[in-house]
Amino acid sequence: MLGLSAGSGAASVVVAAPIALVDCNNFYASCERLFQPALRGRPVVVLSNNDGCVIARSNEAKALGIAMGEPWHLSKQKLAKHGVIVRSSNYTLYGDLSARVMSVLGSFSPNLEIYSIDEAFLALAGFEDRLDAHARKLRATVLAWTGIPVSVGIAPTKTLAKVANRTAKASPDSGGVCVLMEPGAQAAALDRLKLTDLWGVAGRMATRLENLGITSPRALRDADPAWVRQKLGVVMERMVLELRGVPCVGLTESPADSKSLIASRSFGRAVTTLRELEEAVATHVERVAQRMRLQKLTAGVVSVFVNTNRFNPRDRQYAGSASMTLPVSTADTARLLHAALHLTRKLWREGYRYKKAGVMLLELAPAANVQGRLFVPPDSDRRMALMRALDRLNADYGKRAVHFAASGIDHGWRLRAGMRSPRFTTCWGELLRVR
DNA sequence: TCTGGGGTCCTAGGACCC
DNA sequence: TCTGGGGTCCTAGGACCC
Repeated sequence: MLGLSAGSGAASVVVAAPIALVDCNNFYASCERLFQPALRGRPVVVLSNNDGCVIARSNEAKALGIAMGEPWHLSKQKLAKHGVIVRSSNYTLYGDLSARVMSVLGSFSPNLEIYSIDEAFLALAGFEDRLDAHARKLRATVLAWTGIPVSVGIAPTKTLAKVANRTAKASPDSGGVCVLMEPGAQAAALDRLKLTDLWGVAGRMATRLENLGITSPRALRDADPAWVRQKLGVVMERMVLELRGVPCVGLTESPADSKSLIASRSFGRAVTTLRELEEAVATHVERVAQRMRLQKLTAGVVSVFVNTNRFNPRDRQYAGSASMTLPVSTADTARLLHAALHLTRKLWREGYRYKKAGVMLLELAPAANVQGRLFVPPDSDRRMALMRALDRLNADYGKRAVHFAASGIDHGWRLRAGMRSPRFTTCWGELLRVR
């Protein structure tokens, strides 16, 4: 733990190693421009799936007051009047360009965390004496090699690197680079932001903070971490420390396995029958199960959710979700489908106008199942047999969620057991008499 | 008529276990 | 027979991110 306790003087401050946040400017709009240079200098917006709402805007479009998430059908005429060029999204293209950008970034630091399709954190330990020059070179190289403009923010913590990046974007004469390694510069940058500009603070949390008398990022930084933890929880406590330059959120360089996968869609029109809802859920199961198999994972839990149209105040509102633990973690579409349809019927309420449905797979575990034979004496206690089996797997394969099937058919018993939770705190199973 | 989709982490409260 | 209290698990939902 790097030392900066509340109220300590500057002398005790240990400055953490610099972290850069590199963020592509207006990424989707920049991608569209790259392949259609005529779009340069003109306002461009990119729309979400089904052309529902605006999800990316060029600087020119932002200057026209077009908001993020603006529903297209409400602003169509305004966009046309200003000559805004509208594009449907093309995620294959964006994914490809993202990979090129990330590969260039990898040559500027061996320690890289790809945070999203258009952002990455880079550890810059060892570059302390030339952070600004390094960042400018990085920026110029990405632009030259990929055509995508990026902004670079550098600070001792991820949260402050986000602040620095935002500052770089907001200052026209920054050249797209902002270094905030000094507390004085950090305070000045914080004073130009609202609470909701911080990474991890949105409307609800901002309201709660204001109700507690914290009305600015600077005030949050200077609040007592213990008090913040008691009032708002551990996440906000970490935020206070991060704003003070104490790293609480590390760099995660290799992407972990997915913890959940979702397939969901809004309906083009309101759905009012169980039959239609089941059809939608079935197609979502197909898609999400396929993606899961591509990642060589199996699911231990299936969850289904349905929503009415939250934007229509005249509709009676209903949002429901339900989940089911599967007897054995599986990637088998038929079994997942069976569970998902059961859940759909459970959630179904007559008389609502459904607008969205989705399927979520949880408790994902590697598909390379551990299988083996297990001797189970016919008179053994079923629960103890399971526990012993789980303990043995725990010892053999480490703290990794696995499931297995083992048999002792010669002795007239067959054991099937599964487990979830990386800590092996629960298990289930069945012990069947085979003959 | 028409308002995205895919994620992560945390927590409240009840059930359950010993 | 004692029926408390701590710990854990589960479900559902909240909040946030890009």
